[in-house]
Amino acid sequence: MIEAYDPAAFPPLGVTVDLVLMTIRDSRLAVLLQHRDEEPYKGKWALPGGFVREDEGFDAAAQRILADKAGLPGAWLEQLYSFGDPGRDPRMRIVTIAYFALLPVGDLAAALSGRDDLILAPLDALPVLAFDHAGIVDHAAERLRGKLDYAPVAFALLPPRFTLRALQDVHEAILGIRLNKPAFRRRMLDKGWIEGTGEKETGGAFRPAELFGVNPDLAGFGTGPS
Amino acid sequence: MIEAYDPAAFPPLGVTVDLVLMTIRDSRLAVLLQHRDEEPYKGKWALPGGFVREDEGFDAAAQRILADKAGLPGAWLEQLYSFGDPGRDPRMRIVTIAYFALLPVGDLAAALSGRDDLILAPLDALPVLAFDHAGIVDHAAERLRGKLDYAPVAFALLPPRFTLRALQDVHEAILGIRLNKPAFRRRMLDKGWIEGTGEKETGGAFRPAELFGVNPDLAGFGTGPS
DNA sequence: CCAAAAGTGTTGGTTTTACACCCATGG
DNA sequence: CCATGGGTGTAAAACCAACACTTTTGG
Repeated sequence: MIEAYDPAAFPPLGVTVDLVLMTIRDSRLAVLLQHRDEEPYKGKWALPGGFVREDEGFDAAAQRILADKAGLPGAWLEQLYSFGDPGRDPRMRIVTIAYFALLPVGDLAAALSGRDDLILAPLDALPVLAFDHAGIVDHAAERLRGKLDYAPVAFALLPPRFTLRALQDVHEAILGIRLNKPAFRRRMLDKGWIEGTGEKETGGAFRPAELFGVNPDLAGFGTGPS
Repeated sequence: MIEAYDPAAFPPLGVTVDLVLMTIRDSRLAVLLQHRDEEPYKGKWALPGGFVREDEGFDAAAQRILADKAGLPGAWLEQLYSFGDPGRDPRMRIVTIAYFALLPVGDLAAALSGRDDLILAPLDALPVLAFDHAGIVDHAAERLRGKLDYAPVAFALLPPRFTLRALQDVHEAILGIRLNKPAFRRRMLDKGWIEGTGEKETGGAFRPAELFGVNPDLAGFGTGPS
């Protein structure tokens, strides 16, 4: 039931967007963390985030924060979950809308160079995180695993052209298990998400693999789901 | 980036929880709606909801609002999505954390009798809804469909003992398609979610069906996921 | 003993998995 | 021409859907 609306009646309360920006580095899932220079949790690592501006929607805020840290190429970005327990920030009540972002590790390199307050930490060896951010990261990893085989999320972690081997590496890193090569190959091709460009990988030893790209008429890719 | 925390710097802003309480009546998905007696959207129908209290988490707020409308037996309750576009409420900025609840229609009957501000509207024949609530309902229906075959959500729409035919009716209502009886039966039994009690349906004509119940060691059932 | 719905066995087709093999390239 | 990883054919296995049949009850 919507009650009376007396602005003075509302206790001070902040709304932020926190970003779980994940990528794959060295075949392991990793998340972008930012060093905290102030209390509380000074010296700890936290998810990058920021307050939602007065005339800004959540999606726009998430995009702005993402653009702050990395350029914004074809990043996957989607709302994850909202956290608002009264004690989660010791100073005042802060509600955070967590977003979930995926980027190829190459696109993050530029952003990370020259910023020593940002690190990329593997999910299986996270430092102690500020606030309830460890739980938020768990949530994001779970969501990523769950969506992997019914939504085209893996491509957001790869450059525009990739080999099937690279795609399989991404899946294996996310799921934490080894997959069968021929079965994986056929499953991917049957989904219709990717198509072969005629081009071949270069520079490697041995037989060069074909480069694939995302099917251009894949609805919604590049901006997230729905 | 977490900035300075000056309470005065925060524009007035409300956080509410809105409930998409769904059930199945006459083999159709239906949602609980509440009549608005005040502007804005006076006379329209809206999702039941309310402000999150100062020292209350979102889950607790959702449970409280649910208890307000119906008793709270083994209802499924889970956070759905958050909406906070600047213009969604004409008076001031309201952020709403939408929750998704499931209840057997029988448990709703008591709550609905004697309250003429509450109705149960079929999803395929919704009235005009206040605010952005139509979009929230769509979101919830989509989520329900998506979870149906990998999470034990259907049981939250049935009484503790039910026949396989009733369970199939629930699935057919949610998916909007007819299902094959033997295949459905075996899929359900193989999942291990349900187990036969020795009891039989009573009162019906013809051969009585066996009554099934949810497997007691199904983690998390009754309070939602994870 | 008939009608109607519950419940089960069997079959046929599709999909998935695993293994084996061939192909292409650098050294 | 050998080592290595890319790519494909095939056969076994698992899965799923549909039909037909049997079972159980009320009238």
